[in-house]
Parts: sequence; C-alpha cells; structure tokens
Amino acid sequence: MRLTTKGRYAVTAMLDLALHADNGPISLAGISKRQEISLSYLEQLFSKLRQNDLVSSVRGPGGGYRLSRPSEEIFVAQIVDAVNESIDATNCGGSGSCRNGATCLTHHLWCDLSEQIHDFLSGISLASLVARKDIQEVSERLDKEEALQQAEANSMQRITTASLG
Amino acid sequence: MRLTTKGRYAVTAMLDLALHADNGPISLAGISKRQEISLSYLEQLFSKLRQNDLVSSVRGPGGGYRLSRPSEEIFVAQIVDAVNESIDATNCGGSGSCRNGATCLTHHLWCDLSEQIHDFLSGISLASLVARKDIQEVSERLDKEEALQQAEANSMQRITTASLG
DNA sequence: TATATACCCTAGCATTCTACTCAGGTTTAA
DNA sequence: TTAAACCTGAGTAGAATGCTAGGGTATATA
Repeated sequence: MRLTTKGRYAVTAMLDLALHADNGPISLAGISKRQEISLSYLEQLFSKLRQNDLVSSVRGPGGGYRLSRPSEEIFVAQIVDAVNESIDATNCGGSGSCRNGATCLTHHLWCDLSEQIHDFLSGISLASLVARKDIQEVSERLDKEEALQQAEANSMQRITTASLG
Repeated sequence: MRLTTKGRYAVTAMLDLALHADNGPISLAGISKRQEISLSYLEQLFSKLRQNDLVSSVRGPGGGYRLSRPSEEIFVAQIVDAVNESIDATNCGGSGSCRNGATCLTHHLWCDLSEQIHDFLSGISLASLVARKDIQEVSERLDKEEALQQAEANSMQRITTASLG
C-alpha cells in the first residue's frame, strides 16, 4: 500500500484544476504557487495524469491543463492510481503468491482492506470535494494569498522598470 | 500512511501466536519457519510488540512469546500501530499544518480516509481472524509443512549421529 | 555447574522509493 | 521573434525497508 505525498499532491493539484475549471486552461505555474508544490514535480505528476487520460493539455502561452471530463466523473482512487500505480495493500498484488509462491496467512485480510480503501476513494468525485464547504474556504484563502503575491510582484516590477527607464 | 511488509509481518506473526496459543510459549524460531520471516527481523518486530504490551516473553529453553491478553482484545490496528508508528493518511499527522503551517486543500479528505482505515482495522480482532475458515486452512497447511521439515531434519540428525558413533 | 535454548539489543548495510532539481527540449499565441 | 507554457530524461540527497551480524542475558535441564 502506498499513499504518500505523491498521491496527495496529485489529488490536490487535480482539485485545484476542478476549482478553477471556469478560467480556461490552468497553468502548472499557478498550481505551483497556490498549492506550494515544486513546478518540476508537478510536471512529472501531470505527465502520468495525462497518460491516464485524466487531464488534457494546451501548449503555448495561455495554455495549461484541463480536466479531460466533468469533475463528477473523476474519482480520487483514479488519481492516486495514476501516480502511485497501486493502492493495493497486499504484497503480492492480489495474486496470492505472498508466501514463497503460496498464500500467506494474512493474504485475505489485506485483500479485504484494499477493497475497503478502494471503495472509499472510488466513491469520492472531484465534484463532491469542490462542493465541500471546508474545501471552499481553504481554496478562497489560497486564491487570496496568490493575488496578494501577484500584486507585490507587479509593484516590484513597476519599481524596477521605473529605475531602469 | 504506511502499510508495508513490516506491518503485514507483524500481524502474521501475531496471528501465528493466536493460532498456537494452546501450546504454551511460542518461540520465534517456530514462527520464522512456519511464516518464512527472518528470525532477526522477527526479534526486532517483537521488541516493539512487547513495548506496546501486546505480547509477553518467557526466557530460557522452552520459552517464547505469548499474547499479553485474550485474542478477542487484540486488534489489527494496534499491531500495525505498534511497528509502523502510524496508520495516519495525512502528511501533517492530523495537525492540519500541511501547507506551510496552514491547512492544505485536501487535508480533510485524508483525515476522513485515515478514520475509515482505522475503523476498519480496529474492528478486526485476532480472534475473528482465527475463526475464519480460509485462515484456518492456510494455517493447517503451514503446520504440516513445518512438521515435514522437522521430520527431515530429525532423520538427517540420526544419520549424522550414526555415522559419527 | 555446564550447556543449550531462547530472548534481547545495537550496529550496519544494500536496495528501493520519495521528492525533488537541473538542463535541456518543443509548441504556439501574441 | 519572443516568451509562455508544456514536455522529457537524467541525476540526487535523504529516508525507509528488510534484512544480516554479532554480540549479550536469562533459565530449564542434564
């Protein structure tokens, strides 16, 4: 079973995409700033998300990423699967060859657990997350932070330009 | 979230203990043979299980380990916790300081998932595993294998002793 | 009292994975 | 033409896993 920052980052980034779906393609630079995830790392994650047909990309200026289908049809389990390869809790990948080719004593237990986690994460769509009040609140906070940083950057730019001119 | 061979080995070993509870203290050597887990590794795991008061030990010949309480009162979550330290799915240990001191976008989602997994594993006692037919079948197979190996070892011993005498 | 069985403890180590960085591309709107 | 964006592969520090090695210490039995 693997559920680490990798999978969490992927879900966070996809949720950011869903939250800003109305603003056209979303650049990784924007996600990077809002969610504080390294840009290069995001690029690697989105490479896998694209391979798994969860997002589509638009190249060139003004480009970015879009969800490849409505947020109602994208589930957390799919995202974690895409970057982590597996949310399987068994050691044998469910094959039952965990104790030297045969079934180990606790094989069935881990199968049950895997199913449990998978069912849970498969039942949660991006749309259902977007609808949550706690998530909306956090999202608004992050948007404001980003706007503030952008304003500061612009003001620095004006000063620099003025002193150069 | 961590759920790897370490936690699986620990649960397997504890289940082995529960299955052979009637035979007095169980030696790690026996568990090592039946479950094919390295003896030294088992010693490390049992050190943690003992610290967490899940097993008690008997030293000297004929010694070994015993469950520290009835198998009805020992749950899988406790075992995984003992060796893995945490089955928490969040990055912040549940504190909500996951995005630079503040709450990240998906914090609540991972909290929910952690609760889900914990509830599941907390509901499964060693006794309920012992009662499962699929586990009984695997256990019988492993006991037979061990008995067979023991018989072979004894016969080798006789040959060696005979040739020496 | 000697011996062997078993628990106990610490250190180290190869391998794997994570979470990046770096250094280059290529595409395309303006 | 420029620059914003996507795209790709290689490399890397640090942490964790799953061990091994080599010492103990306690105690039942001969």
